[in-house]
Amino acid sequence: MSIHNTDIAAAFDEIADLLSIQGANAFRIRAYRRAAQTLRGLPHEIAAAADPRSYEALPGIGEDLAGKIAELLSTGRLAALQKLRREVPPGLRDLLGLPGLGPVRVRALMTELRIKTPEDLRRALAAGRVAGVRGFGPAVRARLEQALSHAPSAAAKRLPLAQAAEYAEPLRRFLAELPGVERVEIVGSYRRGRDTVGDLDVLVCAPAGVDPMSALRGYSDLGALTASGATKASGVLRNGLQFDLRVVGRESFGSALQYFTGSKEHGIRLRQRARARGLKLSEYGLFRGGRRLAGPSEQGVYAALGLEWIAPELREDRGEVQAAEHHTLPQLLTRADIKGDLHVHTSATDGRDSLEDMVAAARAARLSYVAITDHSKYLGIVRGQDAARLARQCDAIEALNARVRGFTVLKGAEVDILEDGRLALTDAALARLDVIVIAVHSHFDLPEAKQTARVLRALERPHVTILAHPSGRLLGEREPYALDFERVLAAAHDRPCYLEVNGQPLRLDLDDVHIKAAVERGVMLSLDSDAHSVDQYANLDGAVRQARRGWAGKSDVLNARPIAELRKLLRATRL
DNA sequence: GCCGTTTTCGGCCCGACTGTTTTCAGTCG
Repeated sequence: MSIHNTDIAAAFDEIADLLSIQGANAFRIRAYRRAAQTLRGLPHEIAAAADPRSYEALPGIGEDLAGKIAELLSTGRLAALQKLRREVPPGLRDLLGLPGLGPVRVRALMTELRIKTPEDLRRALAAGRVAGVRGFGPAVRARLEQALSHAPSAAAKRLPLAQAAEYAEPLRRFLAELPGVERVEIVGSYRRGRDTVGDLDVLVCAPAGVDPMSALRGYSDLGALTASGATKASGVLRNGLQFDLRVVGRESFGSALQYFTGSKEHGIRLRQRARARGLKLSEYGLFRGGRRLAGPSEQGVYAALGLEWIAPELREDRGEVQAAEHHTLPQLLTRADIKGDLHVHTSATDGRDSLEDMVAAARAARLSYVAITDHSKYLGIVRGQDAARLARQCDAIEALNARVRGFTVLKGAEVDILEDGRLALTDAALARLDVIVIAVHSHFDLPEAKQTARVLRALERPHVTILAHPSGRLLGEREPYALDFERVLAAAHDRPCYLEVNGQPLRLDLDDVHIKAAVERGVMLSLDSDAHSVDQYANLDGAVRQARRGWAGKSDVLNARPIAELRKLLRATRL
């Protein structure tokens, strides 16, 4: 059982929570959180690093935390965490998650009422015992009673970006049409293009005197306003999605855009930078004393700090600030760079639309080639094709290709990787194809060693182009399967073959961190829609967004090549 | 606990809103 970066990060976050309940020094607590953040963003598994001394080179990790990482990796446990767990009752950490409860109030509940779990708190509230505790006025108690009476988590769940967009865009339009409002941007993780969104952050540019807050009360999709001041409001939409809204003037719009786009860690990095130069950066602008040096435009803020403008997708404190300083930011991929799509289904298997319609739609999506990759026949896959049907589809594609001009249809298949690593079609059946996409669609719960061996074995087959949706995750529904990604990366690099960035809204697989690892390793990507109908080429937008978050440029992407170059690269994948 | 073109010690990002206070602490983002 290997220990991943996310496991170490979770341990550090737990230490931070427990320390905060104990009332430890706030900066010490922050150090643990910052280290956890660093670990989550690392493009490689720290367990694979040869020398534990190298941990200290990571931002926010010094001698002590490097030692704790080494301890966790070598022994599987952390003495400091185990000690804290003995000292702090386990339910208190759950209390921290309740609205209005931070470490101070949680501690007050414990010392004054011996409350150790959410259930203790619910009973104490019902019995009226909480009223006497300092910091628990009627409003705080009401919020807690409300939170404890509801089934937990349903509203707190992060929403896939595409779903969030269905609520964000109408809200944006509503606000933009209000009289006096000059600009509206959805910021936060939405603007950074994260795969999921926890809440909507909305920034409104309006001159003083314009009051979007009162108009907001009339928004048809509004559930409730939970806070509303002169420049800031918080609330929840009817579907349970939380939002925060801020109003600023034109002179501050750029700095506010920067500030509320985040990430939090990126923002802290910039404000530290400002401070080191004797400046102060806030949502209102960049100031030297009382004088505003920047604020109206986001570019201006970055420039005044000696930085190139940083694309929102990169703002995760994963080295982008340093790169912006040294002019080494990547030239990020754009949708216009994508020349074709190498993973597309038709009504021959589980797609909705015909071969002809899918090809026409690909042209309409300004692509110049598409690979038809219907499923292989295998347990659980709807109407998968056997070798004979695949051969007939190849004939149809060749006939179609002879008719179309300025566009290429490639012959392909999405072939199942069986439990033992064999493929669901024979090498002979695959030999005629241009593009062979292989994928895991079953036995997701194999132990890591077996799952890794299975994928590696499949990658040894002579005809393999792309490993599709390599982690197997489905956002909010299925966790990634256990896989030693470092070894898969190495195999893909040596073979070579391509790793997919699948653009389906619930897949977005690979994720940003693994994309960055692939890019740094020199493993190329294939950005695919996995379209099952003519309208799903739009999935490519999501794949591009995700690839940008992984620092990918045009040269890192197989299907950013024109058809002639593509064919050359495809041939090089055959063993 | 981390870190250094202010520093190996003494700092550590910044501001809004709320509720409970009587001038501000706690929470949140």
